[in-house]
Amino acid sequence: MEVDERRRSRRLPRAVRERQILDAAVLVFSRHGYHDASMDEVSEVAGVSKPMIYAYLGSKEDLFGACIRREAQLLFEAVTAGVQGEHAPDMQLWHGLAAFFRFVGEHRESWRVLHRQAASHGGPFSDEVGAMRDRAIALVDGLLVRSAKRRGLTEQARRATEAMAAALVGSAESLADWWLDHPDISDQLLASWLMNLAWMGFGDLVAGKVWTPSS
Amino acid sequence: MEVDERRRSRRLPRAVRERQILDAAVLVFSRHGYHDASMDEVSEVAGVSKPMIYAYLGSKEDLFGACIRREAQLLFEAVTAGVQGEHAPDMQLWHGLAAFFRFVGEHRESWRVLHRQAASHGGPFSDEVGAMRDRAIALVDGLLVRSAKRRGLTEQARRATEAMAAALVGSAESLADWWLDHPDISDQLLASWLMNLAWMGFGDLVAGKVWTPSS
Amino acid sequence: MEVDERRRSRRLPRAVRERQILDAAVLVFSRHGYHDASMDEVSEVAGVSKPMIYAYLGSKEDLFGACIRREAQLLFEAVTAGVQGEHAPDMQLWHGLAAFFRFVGEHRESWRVLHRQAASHGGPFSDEVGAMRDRAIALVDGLLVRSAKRRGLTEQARRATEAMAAALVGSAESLADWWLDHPDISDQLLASWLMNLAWMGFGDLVAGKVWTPSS
Amino acid sequence: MEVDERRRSRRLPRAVRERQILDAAVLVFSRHGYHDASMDEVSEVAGVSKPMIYAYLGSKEDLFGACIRREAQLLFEAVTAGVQGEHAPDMQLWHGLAAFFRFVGEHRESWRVLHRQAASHGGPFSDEVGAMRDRAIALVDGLLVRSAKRRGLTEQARRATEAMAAALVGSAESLADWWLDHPDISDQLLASWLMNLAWMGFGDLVAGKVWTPSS
DNA sequence: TATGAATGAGCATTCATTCAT
DNA sequence: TATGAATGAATGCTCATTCAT
Repeated sequence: MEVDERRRSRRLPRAVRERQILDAAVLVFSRHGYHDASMDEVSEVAGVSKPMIYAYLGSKEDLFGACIRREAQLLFEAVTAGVQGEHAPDMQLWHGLAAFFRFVGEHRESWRVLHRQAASHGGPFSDEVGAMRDRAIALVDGLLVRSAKRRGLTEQARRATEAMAAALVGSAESLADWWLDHPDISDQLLASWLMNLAWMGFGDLVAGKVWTPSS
Repeated sequence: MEVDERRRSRRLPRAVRERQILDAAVLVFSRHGYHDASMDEVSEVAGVSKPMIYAYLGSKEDLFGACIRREAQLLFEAVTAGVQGEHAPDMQLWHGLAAFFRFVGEHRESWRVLHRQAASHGGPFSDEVGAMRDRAIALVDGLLVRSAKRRGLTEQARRATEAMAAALVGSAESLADWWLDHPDISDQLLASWLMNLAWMGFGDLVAGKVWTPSS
Repeated sequence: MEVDERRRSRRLPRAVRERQILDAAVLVFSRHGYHDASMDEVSEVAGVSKPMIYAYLGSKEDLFGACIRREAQLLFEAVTAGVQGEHAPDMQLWHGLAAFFRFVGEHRESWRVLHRQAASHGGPFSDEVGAMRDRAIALVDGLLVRSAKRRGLTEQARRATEAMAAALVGSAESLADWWLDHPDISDQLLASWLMNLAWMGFGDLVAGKVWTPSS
Repeated sequence: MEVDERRRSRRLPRAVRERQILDAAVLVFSRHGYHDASMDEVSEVAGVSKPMIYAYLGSKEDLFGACIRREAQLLFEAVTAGVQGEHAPDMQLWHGLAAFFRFVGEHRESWRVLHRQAASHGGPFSDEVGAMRDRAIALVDGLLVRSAKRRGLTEQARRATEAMAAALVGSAESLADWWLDHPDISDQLLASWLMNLAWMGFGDLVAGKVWTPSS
């Protein structure tokens, strides 16, 4: 009983409580979305009274922002950790995509909060998610440019790289969403499919093998 | 007084009223999102009292669903009209993409409601949007299969077509979103970029030019 | 029963509801003070649901402001009605004071809200009450100046009139407060006492019969 | 570490802590009023944790009462010290008024708490402030009676003295309030104005020079 | 048909107050 | 003695929804 008391003990240090609260909030926001989530449910799930939430993490909006930031940070770290290294650009992109799908597979709630909820909520949240997205696009863009330089960059390719990067990031997001409803596929396979779609197509573009309406 | 009554548009036939209401609702939902949109504002913008809205179109959720359905129908018609004809699969996809971007460019509000708001709202709405998405994916999938059959379908390609279609649809959506922030690009150019990314990459896949991690 | 239904009937025109609400609010604010008064109690006393209060009269602060303004207006009208006429200044002041005490005697709650609650509430309310007070002071000041001119105005009197007016208004207010705890005195008597204190003293001052510490 | 402990003022004797707390409370109550003052701010300003406040001075209401009592005591002592002595009644009143205005001028916060906040708060506080007020009125009343006896007391004067005293006290309070907005006047001048208004008027009343409506 | 009038029910937020250490 | 941690209880306010006319 002593141990039990300790386990479920009140009077925990602030940092611990903050993590409990954030964990609960991510769960609740991912379940109901920002608006339909109630602070009451967050407090209940966290096992912490509402005043503590307000004392430690501020308003509902602040709390949501803190969730977004924490999860976005985790995702970005996972992806950059995958990209890191001395590999060729294609391998880097491959590792990044694989890391991305692995993260989504392992943190469903995080992904739901980040992608589905934050996107629909105007203002500071879209901004923060948008900023993360821009970092991702910049990362991919850098890889594409490096790769293209190796292969020689055509004029058409140069103009398109950023949009290509945006499309690639977007398709990865969408594929992740699609995956939530088709869970019987491995993350590795998803990543390789996307690589083929994107990398080979981009490679053709760079190589001058361009598709045009008239062709 | 008769004239006055006419001026203030009373006693209109039901169909007209319904259109007024739906138009207003699309506008309001696209401006504030589902939750922050108030029935009061819809009724004000529509110039119709709230009880009429409830009488004609049901609850707020029903109303939102009706918006989604109407706009989705319009979009889908636009795209299929583009695809129609005796063209080769690639030209059909091209026309479909062009039609899609043209529609988004010309109906910003519709697109916002469809993509941004509906995605974040669980339950029946995701379902309806998801159904439309599935129709789009099926359409693209059909084109890919036809094209692949022409070129001879590898095992890898066969397994991948649906996911490829999903990724392509998703990247089109994302590119459309991206476009909202980069409006100085023509819809035609967007469509051709995406064709290159998707079609050429898919073509390589079909042709057996496969990217693999070890390569 | 028809009649009963009519009496307590819902669906009353807006103006009537607004008066009901204001009446209830004055009562509740005078009972508990601004902060301890709850909108729930106002709505209960008024026999009107809270949303109506907010729809018709705005926030709690707005509602309080509306009370203040209405009661202040009533009081000021009563006093100026008393002052009106072609009487000599002293008679005018007398009538004003008598009207003031009569009003306070007949509208206890109004007076409590005006004097006790509003004074302690910073910002716009003190301002509004303060403005009414300034109007009252100006009114008295005018009477004092007219009277002094008739009797010849000494230098000391000239410098003091405004402060005298302020002191007189203040002592009337305080006497009214004191009266709330000593209700067995007629308003007429109160007014005449104050006349003697103020008018005769001021008259002496004007006449040069000055009290000084050294005398 | 011992020194550090001393620096942060821990382990002080109870009396010192209580004074710290009361000083802070007077400041905070005068700044925000009773309701808008938070115990958190009091504890912060006092540099003492909230549980100490509750241990030493009880609830918020108790704390407020303690403030009122202490400040009222100070004010009353200042005034009685002014009145003390073998002077004639008028000089005593004069000294009392001068002492009153001096106190208000030198202890703005105390005055605000006493007059503005306490007045608006029903129950025990009005009672305590009222008690102090009654002591002041009794003091003044005594002076008036002594003075009147010297000059021969008319029937009208006898009945009026207490109300006169109340009015005088009230006008002093109101003039003090008015002074807060007109600070460029000396306390001495205020006192002398009030003496003239009150004393001379009262003197006339005593002397039988009565103002009546018909005169 | 059409609407002004009305409300039930819920939610974010705050604060005086008290344990457990 | 002294406090960081924790909460019960209340309150202002909003909004989808529905009568009575």
